[in-house]
Amino acid sequence: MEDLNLSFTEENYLKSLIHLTVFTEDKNEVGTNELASNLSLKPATVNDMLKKLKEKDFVNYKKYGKISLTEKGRLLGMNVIRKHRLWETFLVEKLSFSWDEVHEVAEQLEHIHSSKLVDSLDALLEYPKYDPHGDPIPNKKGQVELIFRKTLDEMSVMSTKKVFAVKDNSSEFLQYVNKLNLKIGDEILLISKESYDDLLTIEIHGKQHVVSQKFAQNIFVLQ
Amino acid sequence: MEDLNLSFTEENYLKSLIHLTVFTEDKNEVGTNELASNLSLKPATVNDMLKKLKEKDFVNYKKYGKISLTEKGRLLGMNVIRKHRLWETFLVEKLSFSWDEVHEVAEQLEHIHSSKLVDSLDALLEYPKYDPHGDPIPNKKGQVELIFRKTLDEMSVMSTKKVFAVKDNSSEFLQYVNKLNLKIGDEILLISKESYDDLLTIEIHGKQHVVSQKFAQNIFVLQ
DNA sequence: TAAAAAAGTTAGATTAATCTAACTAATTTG
DNA sequence: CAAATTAGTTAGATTAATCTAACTTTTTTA
Repeated sequence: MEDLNLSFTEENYLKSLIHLTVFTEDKNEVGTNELASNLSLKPATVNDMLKKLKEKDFVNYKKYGKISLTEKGRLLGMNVIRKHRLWETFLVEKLSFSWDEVHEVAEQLEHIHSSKLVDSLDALLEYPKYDPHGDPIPNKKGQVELIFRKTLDEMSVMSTKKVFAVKDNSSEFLQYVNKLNLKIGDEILLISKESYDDLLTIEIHGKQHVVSQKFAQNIFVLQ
Repeated sequence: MEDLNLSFTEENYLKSLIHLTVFTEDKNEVGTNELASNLSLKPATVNDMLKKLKEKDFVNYKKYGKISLTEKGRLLGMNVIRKHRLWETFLVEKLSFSWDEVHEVAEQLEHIHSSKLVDSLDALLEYPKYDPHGDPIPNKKGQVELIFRKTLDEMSVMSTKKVFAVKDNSSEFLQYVNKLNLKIGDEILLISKESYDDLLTIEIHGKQHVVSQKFAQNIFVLQ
């Protein structure tokens, strides 16, 4: 029986790989540079680690080739994400944290090794399906509902999409959303994008508004 | 503003030092060897680390001298113990862990850095004063009720002490305690200790019993 | 109090995770 | 398709935390 308790570092690599492959549409593999930039590390560092991860059969990889997760790596990575999202839910539901406070702490808590703890947390929270950001929580088997969402600022000009969720939960942001009379399920038409200062002109309920990129990045729309 | 987020390792040194000095009667300092053995490390390793801890003003120490905590070190170490005991309480109270399951997980959770998390946990648990083992939980200022307890096997022969708490919470142990008709507050007289096989003869309510060292180590008596 | 034992220190090595700088391979483009 | 650019790799160094082996200082004891 090998020790399946990975290091924080290894777990972070697997988590990044899940985000870059499983949670990214039409992409099952990724390059060294992209992985490095996602982890805020240098490609050389990632290159070294990939050899170790390959040795442990967590990734498929060969020299100058693309990187993908093995079934084992996928399962372990998914479990880290499961823990992250359960902890975020716990922090919001039970300890009244707000959206912008949970991430940093969940980044730490996701590395606690105890399957009993995860299962009990899941039970305490009454088996939540989604975390406070609306992201689906993987089950014990590493299965997860795949939702590919765009943010408002990723929409193409003159297209219309339905608002699915909001990312930011700060009261300022929510008040702003309110002022625009915008609700989940409403349709947004992106009229134009100003490349100079990244301002966007949108239409909601037949009314035009100019919003910032920062705002647009916090509105999720259905694909 | 320096970064007050210590490494796991540093926090474990400070925690050990609290146990060996603050929580140990008539002892305010400790030697390299004893600290090393408490941490399951080699003296050479501890010697190196002491230089770093001294550099950061967490310990008072000079070559060939004894080690003690500075006020800063005491506060930081006490906070780790506060977190450990709050998490243990959480695991038992909210996630129905049993006594023998909490320690290992709390050893991990105690290193999560977030004062908001600790405070919220404290509130969720309704500001507990004692953890599931009956150990006092330090407050935010690092203040703690000092309780010096002996276990039954540390008593001297022919002395009588009051039972203060039990350590083990396994159902086997508790059933055994029940069978002896022993309750918190009862008096125990230690009649004899057999050095060959470490069996103890005790008297409870005028009735004699022979118990194992394992059992005796799980009964706390008042000093 | 001198020899022995215990306690503590130093030097040099190891491992995991990171970096920079220099290199090589693959891809894109004029 | 050759040159330029981008992507990926290697070598060598660094840091934190650990070790073993050899050494020194302090304490105990006969």
